[in-house]
Amino acid sequence: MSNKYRTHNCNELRKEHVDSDVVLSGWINKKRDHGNLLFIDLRDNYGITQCIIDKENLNFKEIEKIQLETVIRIEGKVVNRSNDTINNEIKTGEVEVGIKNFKVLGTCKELPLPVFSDQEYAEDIRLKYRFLDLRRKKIHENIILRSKVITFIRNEMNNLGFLEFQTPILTSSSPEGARDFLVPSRLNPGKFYALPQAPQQFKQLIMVSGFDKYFQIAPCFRDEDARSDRSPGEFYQLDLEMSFVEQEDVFNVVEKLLLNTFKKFSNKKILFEKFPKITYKDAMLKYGSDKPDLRNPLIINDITGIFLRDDVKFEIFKKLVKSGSMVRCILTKNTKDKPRSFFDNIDKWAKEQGTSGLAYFTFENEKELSGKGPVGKFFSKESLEEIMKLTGAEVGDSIFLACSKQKELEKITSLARDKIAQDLNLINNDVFAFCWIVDYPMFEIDDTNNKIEFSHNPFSMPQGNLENINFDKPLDILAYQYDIVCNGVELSSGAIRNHIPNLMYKLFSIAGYKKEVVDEKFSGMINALSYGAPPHGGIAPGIDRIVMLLADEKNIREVTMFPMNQNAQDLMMNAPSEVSEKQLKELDIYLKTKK
RNA sequence: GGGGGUGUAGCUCAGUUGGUUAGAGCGAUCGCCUGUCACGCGAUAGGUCGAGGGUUCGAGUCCCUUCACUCCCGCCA
Repeated sequence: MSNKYRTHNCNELRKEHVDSDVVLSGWINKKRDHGNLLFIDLRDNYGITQCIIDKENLNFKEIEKIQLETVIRIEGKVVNRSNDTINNEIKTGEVEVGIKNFKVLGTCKELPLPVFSDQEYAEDIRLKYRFLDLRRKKIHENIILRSKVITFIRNEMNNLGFLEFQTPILTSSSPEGARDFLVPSRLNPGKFYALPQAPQQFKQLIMVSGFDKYFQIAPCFRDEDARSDRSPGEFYQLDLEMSFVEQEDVFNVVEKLLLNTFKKFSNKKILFEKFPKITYKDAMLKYGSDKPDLRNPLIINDITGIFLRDDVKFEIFKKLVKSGSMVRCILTKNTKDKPRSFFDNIDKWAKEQGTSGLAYFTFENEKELSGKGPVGKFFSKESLEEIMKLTGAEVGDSIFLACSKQKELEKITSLARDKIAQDLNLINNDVFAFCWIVDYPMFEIDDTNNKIEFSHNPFSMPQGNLENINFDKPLDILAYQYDIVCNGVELSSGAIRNHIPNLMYKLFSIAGYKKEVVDEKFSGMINALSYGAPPHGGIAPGIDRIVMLLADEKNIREVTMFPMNQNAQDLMMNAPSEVSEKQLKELDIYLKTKK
């Protein structure tokens, strides 16, 4: 490509171009002004080319004064660099362009943040001037990576026989799940559309419509609070759904897709080529979480039984256990020589998390087996042997103990598992550890009001032979519901769907929804399922999180082009914003709070 | 809604026990410099110490209130 702005881009010129006349356009990345000799690093999307001019040139005085990040067009001749001035850091480093003529194409004011710098900047400035921030090397490359990953995934899905369809953005509000973003309808005063939290019902309807395999890089909207791995407002999923499949069929497709993607875009080793399957129940016990980081070798054990023994004198825990608490522990290998401060810091940290802290001791065998540390003396030799049997502990290992009710216990042991592994430097950052979490319960109980609720997706198929499901014990019903986790990040969530209307009504009734309510709120779905619905299932991996892992970033905004801040504001575009009285009137909306 | 962290020059930060006129690097402006690639050297400008209140002879520093950003909990079927 050659036009009035450029004959080459800023990453193209090599030795073979020496002596040719070229035109380059780009941003002034950096100037090095020697007074009578000036170097300009010209940058575009593709790379950097060093351009040079000296005082013999009539343009010298003028070009010397130009601000960094000004866009200029340069005419010049490609010249060789002498051996001692070759720059191997850049692709064009063997040559440079001797400037003959130049023109300013876009002027630049004094910069609110430097583009040429690896420093980190306050988030609000970066977001307000995102167009400048995006010029910076690391994030520029992240966004390009994101584009390439999406293209790759799209190709893979096409090759696997999936068809890409768009689904509506303006749809109806649904009672389950996250808060909806609402859009008022002008033509239907008093009524609202909702932005889709995910194309869940639509993708099932696509299956009912007979399309067999669907995918979409789908925008999803949820009005919930942000986290470092969770954008407020909107994010993207690789939404996919397949007809006439069992759970394993979905697993095979997604495992292959993720393996191919992660191998192509990262050099990190994949720890398990065949993703291990962990039941939800096991995950909550062994890792305290349904998104365990399997790079972390620490395992949680339940040793509640120990505290029923008469030869254990740890009265605080024993009393709590009698009133229904449990005791779980984390074992650290060969930590007998760690300083007291190591243990106390972890206990202190646990207290800062709002818990009663972590007790600990080390297994010792001086004269005979004993527990060393503040609570070690409470355990008899026999009880220590029993603990060693239960946990696989050996002399020289230490053990951290937490005692609490189940939910709180899971939370603190999960956090402690991460914290201890970090302190002991046990996590290998050069690997990806995938796993499936399977056998989610269909329902869970809400502590605050003792109400039975869907634990994940109300459209999931319960496990077991339909005649044998015991609906009287809803908390025991498992679902064909699964998650993929990688390095402790929840990557996707999916299920084999319930395509049987009567079973759907039954499950909704357990969660407290009458048939009429289901008919009204899920009319499209439930109606469609009554007209010959195929068995089907799918999953929806989060695109942003996949790219975040591939780019080795800890924050999702580093792989999002124009993210909102934590308060769901776009500081560059000033969204959300107030609207005119006229707009509100047309929508039949009256604001309660007025200035 | 709750908890933690941060807030000092355009940017990144330092600022001791409360004590004189609040500093550095980068950037900006001006000058010198013909082989740099984080060029070098010299000078100048640039501050509501997030905001408000309080304690004190004296507050960037201590106390209270508040705001912004961020991390976490809740929330995210």
